[in-house]
Amino acid sequence: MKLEEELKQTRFKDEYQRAMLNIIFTGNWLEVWTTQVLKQYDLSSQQFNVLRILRGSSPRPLNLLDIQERMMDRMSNATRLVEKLRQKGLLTRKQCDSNRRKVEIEITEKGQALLKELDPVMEKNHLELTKKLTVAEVNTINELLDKLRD
Amino acid sequence: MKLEEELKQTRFKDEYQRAMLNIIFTGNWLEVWTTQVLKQYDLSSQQFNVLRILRGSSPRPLNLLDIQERMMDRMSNATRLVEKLRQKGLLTRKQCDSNRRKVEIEITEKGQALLKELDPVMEKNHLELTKKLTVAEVNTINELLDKLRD
DNA sequence: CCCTAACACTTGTATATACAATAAAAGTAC
DNA sequence: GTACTTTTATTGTATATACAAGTGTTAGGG
Repeated sequence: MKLEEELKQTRFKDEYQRAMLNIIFTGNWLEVWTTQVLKQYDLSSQQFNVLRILRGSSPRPLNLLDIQERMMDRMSNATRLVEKLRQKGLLTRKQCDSNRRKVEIEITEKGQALLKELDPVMEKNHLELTKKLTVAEVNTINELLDKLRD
Repeated sequence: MKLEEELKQTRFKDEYQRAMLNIIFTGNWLEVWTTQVLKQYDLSSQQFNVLRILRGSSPRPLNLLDIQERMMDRMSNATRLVEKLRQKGLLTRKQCDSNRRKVEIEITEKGQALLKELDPVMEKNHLELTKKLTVAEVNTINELLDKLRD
């Protein structure tokens, strides 16, 4: 849907401003979708993100800074985010022996299982996307966004 | 910068997943920039957004639902957001005569002046963008994102 | 007119987030 | 070893946000 309709706006200053708002809006739009889906699993999108990061590095554990670097939002609540997931038994954390400032954070079996359950659910959204855009088109998006952040 | 570098990720499942994350990440990235700039003016990006919406419709006042529809995030804190701006004297609100459930919200002179002060600051970011992407390229982004949200 | 439903907004509450201050461990220089 | 700096994580606090429940207003039957 055209951004003008989404935001009930008749016009934007120019295509650059339109693009800025379009990217922010679409990003939000995608995140809202994810958040909705994850709610049924009692996960926030950030928590999900952390779990996926840990799966990605598994079986190698990560420390908090590693996680923060890989996160979508880099705020300083990684400690509490991880603690939440630990309470749910989705990951473990222990002090690092070689450097006791660090913690070693690892996804658990239960965490792995939850992600496995979520994979097909997320896949469904992915299929929606496939219907709307060709591979060539998503490649273009990726390329242009990377360029934009240069 | 490539998304892989930004997120210290070696690879993504496919280009579709990469695009999803790329859009969310870039949207965040743009918003963080805006937030930083606005902080000096003691405004959140949502507050700024509301002010711009009001300027857009000025001199016609808007009610809360109108604003909510035009906002980037559609949560239910429009009341408090508007109240914050009112306390700063950037907008006025009064009960609507014809339908007393509604409120008429209007940007003030002070609000207009603040936006005018911010215009060139935001313009600077806009110029950065111009250096990185051609008009044709931003048009492509706009077109593809609109298509994605269909 | 009375009853109910829909509407427009507000408020309460629990949670999330940003940012700064703090703490503890490790590294470095003397 | 002591003083200083840097690294890594935690905590405090103020603010923001989501969601649900509540309030007052209007509209539509019967």
